[in-house]
Amino acid sequence: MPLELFNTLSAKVEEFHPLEDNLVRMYACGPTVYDYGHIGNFRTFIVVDTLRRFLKQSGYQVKHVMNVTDVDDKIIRNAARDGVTVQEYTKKYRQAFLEDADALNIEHPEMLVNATDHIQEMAHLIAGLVGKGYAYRTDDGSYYFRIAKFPEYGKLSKKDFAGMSDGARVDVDEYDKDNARDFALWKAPKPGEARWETEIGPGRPGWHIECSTMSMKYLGESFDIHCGGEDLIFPHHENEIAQSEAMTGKRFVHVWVHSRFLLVEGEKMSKSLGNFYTVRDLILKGHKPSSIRFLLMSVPYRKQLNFTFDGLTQAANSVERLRNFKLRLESEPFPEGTSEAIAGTAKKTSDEMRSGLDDDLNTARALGAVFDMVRDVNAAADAGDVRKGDVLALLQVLQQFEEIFAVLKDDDAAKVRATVEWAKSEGLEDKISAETAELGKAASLADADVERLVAEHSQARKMRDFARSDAIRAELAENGIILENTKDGVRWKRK
RNA sequence: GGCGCGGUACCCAAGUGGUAAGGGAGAGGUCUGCAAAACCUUUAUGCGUGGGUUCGAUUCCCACCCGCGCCUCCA
Repeated sequence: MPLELFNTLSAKVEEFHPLEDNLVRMYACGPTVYDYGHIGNFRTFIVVDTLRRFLKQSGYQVKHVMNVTDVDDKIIRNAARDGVTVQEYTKKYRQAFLEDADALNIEHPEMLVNATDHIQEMAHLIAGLVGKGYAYRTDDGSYYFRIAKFPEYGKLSKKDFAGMSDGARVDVDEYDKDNARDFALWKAPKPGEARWETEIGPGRPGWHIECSTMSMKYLGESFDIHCGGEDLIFPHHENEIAQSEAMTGKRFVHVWVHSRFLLVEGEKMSKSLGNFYTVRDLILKGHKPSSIRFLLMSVPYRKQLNFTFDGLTQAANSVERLRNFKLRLESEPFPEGTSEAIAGTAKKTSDEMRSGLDDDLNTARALGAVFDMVRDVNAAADAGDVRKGDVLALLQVLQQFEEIFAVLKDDDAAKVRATVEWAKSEGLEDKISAETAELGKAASLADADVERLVAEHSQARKMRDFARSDAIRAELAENGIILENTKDGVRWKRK
């Protein structure tokens, strides 16, 4: 069964097929690097990550380009406030974005491109639009796109601009536009602001032109998928279509994928409501990166996700159940042989996971399949019905799961520790919760040291010196290591 | 006002014209030196409310209530 995706342009779920052989060319709107990214941003980035991971798992070669918007009004304002250049200002937040993406196991796109590295190409595209009559210059040196010349304007957002929509507010601009709806391609320089000298004169680019320029430069005039948050449908993506298709006369993007906004504790996230969280905020409050990723992934991308602290705890427990299951498969000495029933379970789970994701990335369905397997196999193992020969197939199914969800590998402690170090370097010690400090500890003991203490613990238990063995377990617990005794021996994991 | 999405158990959540996956949490039990893990049982005659279509609707239609989004360069 092929992958099906909801295409905002057609407003339908469609079968996905790449334009060119086996190669998927996709573009995703990346961060505007004026501050640390919040969990809403990262829901969208995780959706993109899920898509690219699943495309690769499905056998496609993926070329994924993501832009970094490193010049806009906010950046210019903040840089001026801090008395630094735009480049200096954005460097820190661009780096922070990558760190947060790493913390959440978001894969890097094949290309991560900066707007400011493509200014001349943007100017060139604008010049081309002027040449074709789609753009015009105003007296102050700004350039605008003439939407009256592009009849299809509104096809993505399903808006009718034939007659000016009545209810919509129309912004009063200080510039001299032909039509209030025309949008800025290029902004004339203002004193003290970042500016570039180009073939169309001095100034800086409007927001939308960067994505048209960079996506077509690296992916071609027509490519497969363009992703972003739902808020970008209008005006950003609508404007990209107008700019690009006006220039090339070709269909710009084939499938538009938009992720729904999330709510925090039932309300829209906003600084004024005090429910605005960055990834770093949550880690410093004692939540693991894997919990955050799991929660953000557990709700299909077209459904509103209510992000709550209760949900974060639930996610942590769910991840723990999966990790425990994997640990059991890896450490328990199962009897020789194979079981047809278990092989069937593995196959069924693998198929259902795939068809769930094929179904417009229904991550909830995929999760259901995996948890079904966990319960069935645990029960079979308790009954002695899982054999050594079944383990590989089961681990492969978990691997298939991990390739998409990326929450089984337990490196939370190290990541938490890195965030703690960052907080200290920023003078944010008071933001570090007790839980976070506790989690960070789990990364402090090396495996070899843990193994030595675990061996001592086992030896003490054999001698039935429970006082000694419990003392060692308590000591390890102090350092964030959890010991579990099973009938087949001891195993351990980091908190 | 225009356009669009959603309301499923304590919480998260899948789903279908034929009688409600899965996870978390709670309760009871099994196992166990203890702890943990794991398993079993249990928690919606019910899927926002009221009508309608149908042999039969949570699933289709209508109305209403509630939440949310876009229409202002917020993912």
